[in-house]
Amino acid sequence: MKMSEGVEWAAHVCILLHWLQADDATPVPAARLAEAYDLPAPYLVKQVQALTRAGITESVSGVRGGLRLARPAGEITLMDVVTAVEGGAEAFACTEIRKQGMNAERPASDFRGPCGIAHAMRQAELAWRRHLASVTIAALADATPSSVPHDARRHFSRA
Amino acid sequence: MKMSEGVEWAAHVCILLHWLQADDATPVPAARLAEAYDLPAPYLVKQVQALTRAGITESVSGVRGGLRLARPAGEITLMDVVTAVEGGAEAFACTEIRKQGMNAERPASDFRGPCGIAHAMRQAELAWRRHLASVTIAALADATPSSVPHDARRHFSRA
DNA sequence: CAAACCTGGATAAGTTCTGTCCAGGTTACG
DNA sequence: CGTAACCTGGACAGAACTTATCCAGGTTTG
Ligand code: SF4
Ligand code: SF4
Repeated sequence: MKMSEGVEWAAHVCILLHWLQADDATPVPAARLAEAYDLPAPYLVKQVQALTRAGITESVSGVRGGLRLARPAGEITLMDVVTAVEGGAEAFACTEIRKQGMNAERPASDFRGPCGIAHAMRQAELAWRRHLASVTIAALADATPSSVPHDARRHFSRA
Repeated sequence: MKMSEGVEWAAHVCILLHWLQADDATPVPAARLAEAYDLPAPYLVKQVQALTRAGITESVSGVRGGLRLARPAGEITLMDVVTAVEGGAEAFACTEIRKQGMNAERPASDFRGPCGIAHAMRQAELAWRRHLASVTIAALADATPSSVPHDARRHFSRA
């Protein structure tokens, strides 16, 4: 029950891209993003590749290329970022142990449909997902004191 | 974002104990529980030890000892079982990367309080926990076709 | 064509999960 | 009392996943 560290990185990257794109939408090289948060560049690249594959970011090849958000930050949710980085698999993976051991000879018809455990786990996870889906990158960015994004823009312009 | 397999085992063990204790409350040896679901006995023991430490089950030492539920199944929730087995740590572990890199020289006062990301993650996880806390072992047991618990009792009595 | 940038795959190190084992301790029962 | 059934905790492999690095392409600018 541990979320990968890449989620935090990816979320920050999205927010940062949103700030930097206030005016124009020139792409930002992944190496610069890594440097901005002092992260291992090659690994961060792997994570943003996942974002790109998920359609959250767009990549531009070639000189002066880089990354930019593929859609407005208001249409990107934390849920999108989490699923992009972590994969969409459910946290609770049922292995159907009820069919083993003492119940091995029981007819399959006794086990049609998911049992209560699996169902409850799925519902709980849905509640979690719904909550994450209600938070957009734009909302997170707006909740930050304005000096931070301002300095971020300055940091990226001089260089 | 993956839940340990032990959670499924532990949940089944709790339900099974509840069924077997319909009348009396004689403890059940862990080895028998493992056999009932065809699980590796030594490892299952590890998981139920976690249940015992969390006060969900009680263990009885000595000959004819074993495990029993420490309180009525209606007062044991899925949340209890999950935290017992998985530990109470939060899924999203913030590493405060916002303080690194370009913001390294920013005064600590700019970062007081958790940021939006950490807050949203915490809220989502709370929603998940609340949902799990609303499901009791008794409710799960009741939702199973009655032939299954009946056979379970038979399976454990002859032997 | 060179330099800056991305992509994907291979690979290694580190950590967690899964599973086993053993040396104690406790109780029932003959 | 001694043995057998049962639990506990810790130590220890092996598998699996996470984290991190590297390299051989491909694309675009100038
Ligand atoms: S009873 Fe439920 S949790 Fe258990 S194995 Fe079957 S589906 Fe999975
Ligand atoms: S900004 Fe939020 S998510 Fe990022 S490091 Fe700080 S507290 Fe963690």
